[in-house]
Amino acid sequence: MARAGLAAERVVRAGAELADEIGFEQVTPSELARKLGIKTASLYSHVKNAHDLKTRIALLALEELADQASAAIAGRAGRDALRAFADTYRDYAFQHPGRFAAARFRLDADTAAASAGMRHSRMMRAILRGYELPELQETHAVRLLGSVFNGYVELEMAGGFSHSAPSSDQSWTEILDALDSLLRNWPAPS
Amino acid sequence: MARAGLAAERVVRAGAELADEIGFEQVTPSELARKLGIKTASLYSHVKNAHDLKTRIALLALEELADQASAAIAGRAGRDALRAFADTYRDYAFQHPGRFAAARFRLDADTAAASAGMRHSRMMRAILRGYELPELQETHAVRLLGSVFNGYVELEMAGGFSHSAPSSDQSWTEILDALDSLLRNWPAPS
DNA sequence: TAAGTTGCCTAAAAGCATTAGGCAAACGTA
DNA sequence: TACGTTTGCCTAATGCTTTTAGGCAACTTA
Repeated sequence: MARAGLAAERVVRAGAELADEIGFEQVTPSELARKLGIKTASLYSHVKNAHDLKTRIALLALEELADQASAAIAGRAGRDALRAFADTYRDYAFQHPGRFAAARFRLDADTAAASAGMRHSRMMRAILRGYELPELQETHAVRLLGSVFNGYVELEMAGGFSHSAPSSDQSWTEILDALDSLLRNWPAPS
Repeated sequence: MARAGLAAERVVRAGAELADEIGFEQVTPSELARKLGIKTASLYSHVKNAHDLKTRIALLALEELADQASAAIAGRAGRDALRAFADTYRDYAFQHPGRFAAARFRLDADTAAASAGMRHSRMMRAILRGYELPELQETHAVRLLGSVFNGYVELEMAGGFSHSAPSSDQSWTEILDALDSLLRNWPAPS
């Protein structure tokens, strides 16, 4: 018997590709069915509904991103690790804009808890270990880094930095240096 | 004659309220018509289509936010101004989640150029003047601040920081202090 | 080969966005 | 005060979309 779940995964993977082609927002059952050459109703044997489809694409993207980031920081520490991790995010966003948008899809609490999202924060903590911050500050720093990475890439992809000097690449490098410097000189708690 | 545009503005304002009630994504012509007690088709005399409706709500939110931020930083400088500006963003997001989401709606280049988005970056530059960064670094810093504010509030609203210590309020304060410290000790360009 | 599963199908209900054409009331003007 | 114009709504209709239900042929496994 062709195992259940296998086909569903192929469908989700096609959904991820579609997201990169037309944008995550535009991924709908009907559009995906069109891409797969089947009737829209047939999708519903693989996926519960439109929201479920998007959730599964999000989970796929989150995992892919975690895999790449994990590979990128292996064997690195401090500034190098920070840079490698951050670049992984940014590169992934440009290579797979639809998947990256999917990774930012708002999951309900349970799904999020079971997602690769946790791997992401664990990796950030691993990087921060090289900076020897007190534990409380480390959490603040994780939150700061997450905010910057997500925020920067989102603004950049929205075209916020495109028609003005200096180049976005330059700002990115400069900002990562600044963050590295900040992490080595984190101010005492107020 | 009842001036054209007046009614359209009332419609958009109702759309903004609706966004806060049910979420910006869920604001559609049919839903808004329901709220206004008119037929869906009637909306199309005030608004070109669904995308136009969302764009107008976005512009409204952007302006509102700029007004509040401008009032908040008046008479302040340095750390105080930074804090006031940042808090305005965060408070606005919590008081008007739908409008805030609208403010992040991706506008096409022309519309964005004519929007209050420019006021936002001008205000950030005004704040940064208090830190006396070289001009190039100032642009990098503007981009960093924009990334952090947007990124942090988005993650926070997505529930990213809710079920773990320390509290999000604490991280926010700590992160703003860290940014203030960073701006006063921005590393030399690499 | 028999039984069960899978992956697709058609059919149909309900809802949405959008266009077209119409009508009554409000308005500024002569 | 009567007139033409504008406004703000309406109904009707088209062609999408999501989702549920029921069916059928092919393939898998025992």
